[in-house]
Amino acid sequence: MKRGPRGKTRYEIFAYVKSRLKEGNPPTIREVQEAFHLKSVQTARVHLNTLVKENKLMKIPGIARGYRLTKDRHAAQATFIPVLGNVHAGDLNLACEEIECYIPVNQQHTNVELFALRIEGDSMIGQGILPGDTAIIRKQPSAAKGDIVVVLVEGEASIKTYDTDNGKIVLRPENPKYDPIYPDSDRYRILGKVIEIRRCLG
Amino acid sequence: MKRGPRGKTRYEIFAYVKSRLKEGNPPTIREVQEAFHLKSVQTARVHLNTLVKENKLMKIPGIARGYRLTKDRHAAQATFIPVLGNVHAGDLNLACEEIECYIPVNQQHTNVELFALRIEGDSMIGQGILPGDTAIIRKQPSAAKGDIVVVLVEGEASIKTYDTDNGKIVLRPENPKYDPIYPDSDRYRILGKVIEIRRCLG
DNA sequence: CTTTAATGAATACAAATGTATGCTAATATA
DNA sequence: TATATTAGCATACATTTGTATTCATTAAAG
Repeated sequence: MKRGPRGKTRYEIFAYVKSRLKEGNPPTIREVQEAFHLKSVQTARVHLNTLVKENKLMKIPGIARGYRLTKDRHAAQATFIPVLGNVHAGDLNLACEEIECYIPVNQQHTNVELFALRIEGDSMIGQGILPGDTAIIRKQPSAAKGDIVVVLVEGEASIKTYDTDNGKIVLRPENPKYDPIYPDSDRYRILGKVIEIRRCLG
Repeated sequence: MKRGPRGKTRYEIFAYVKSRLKEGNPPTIREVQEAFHLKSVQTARVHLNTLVKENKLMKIPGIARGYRLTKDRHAAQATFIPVLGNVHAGDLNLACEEIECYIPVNQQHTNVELFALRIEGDSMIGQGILPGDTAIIRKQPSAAKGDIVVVLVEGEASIKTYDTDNGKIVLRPENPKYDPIYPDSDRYRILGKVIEIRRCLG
């Protein structure tokens, strides 16, 4: 291969490896070699090892396809959670038909089950939650005073602020147009807590 | 290895491979073998190939570490974008020191540059944008009527609704407490457009 | 222009890894 | 209990892939 200015090929190789790693498909040295039409494996290998020295890549020696991004470039892992178009009353099992799409969340909460719902109506507008917003919900059967929760009352799922008034449960909409609900303790069920709101604009 | 009930080991192997693939680290057959204390490579290989037959995995034959998740399990790719704590006036170069953290976004917009800002103040409360929210911004030098934009006026970056009034630019806060700005055309610069708002609760 | 260090190549070898065949024994089912 | 199917093992071999050595050439720097 014709020789380019110093570092240029290596820079391009880095971009190539990075994209390969992002798609979960770590390349072999020879694949890098072929991708850049280098006539020798060693050329590719020297470039990759230089990238390791520059701390742009790291390497697990000996094993096949052992080049990785440096730890601090990883940032974090993302998980995809399903956005449910509508909540069927009763059970909240994530049947595939109800899944609108998937959105990425930061994977700190490893073992908790998350899902998302599309907000309908303006009942929470006082908390800046608008119709069309996406609410990310952590499944849990209980809540603390002040939490915004997804709650099932009379077979109907909705989003309310969970509050208590003299030991009695209050489910409070955040809109003066609507009245708070004082459900009997066996007439409601908390499905989860809203931990994040997302809104896409234009 | 002692034999378990049918399919159990395979189910566990699938989970193992899945997690390996998620972290971008595809396993070899022998690594699967060792992870499950199987005494023969072939045992692991048969399990993996069965998972392929069951359409839970796919395989690139011949190459090392060639097992992948089936396409439809991929869902989508996520990219991480930086959240900037504060915008330095003038240039919006993402110096590392200003980066608070990274958040995941759906990677549809491959070639556009995204970043995120923490919202300060209540000037956009009328649009349900509260202090502490995270705004995701697409870098762009212009905007359309009605877009919510990050704009630099007098060396100060802020978020406003972009509007026009008889051909003159209006930068409108969404809060009656604040007045709209009518900047001279050479006294402001659009840094980007807000394409998403996120708010973390509790 | 001269020197130096980086780039690229040719080749060989060793280790990692995928593949194949034949066998034993446990599980599930009738 | 008898039988078919599945799980697991042992071993051998082929291919892929990482590693090492040596040399030629050119871009960059003084």
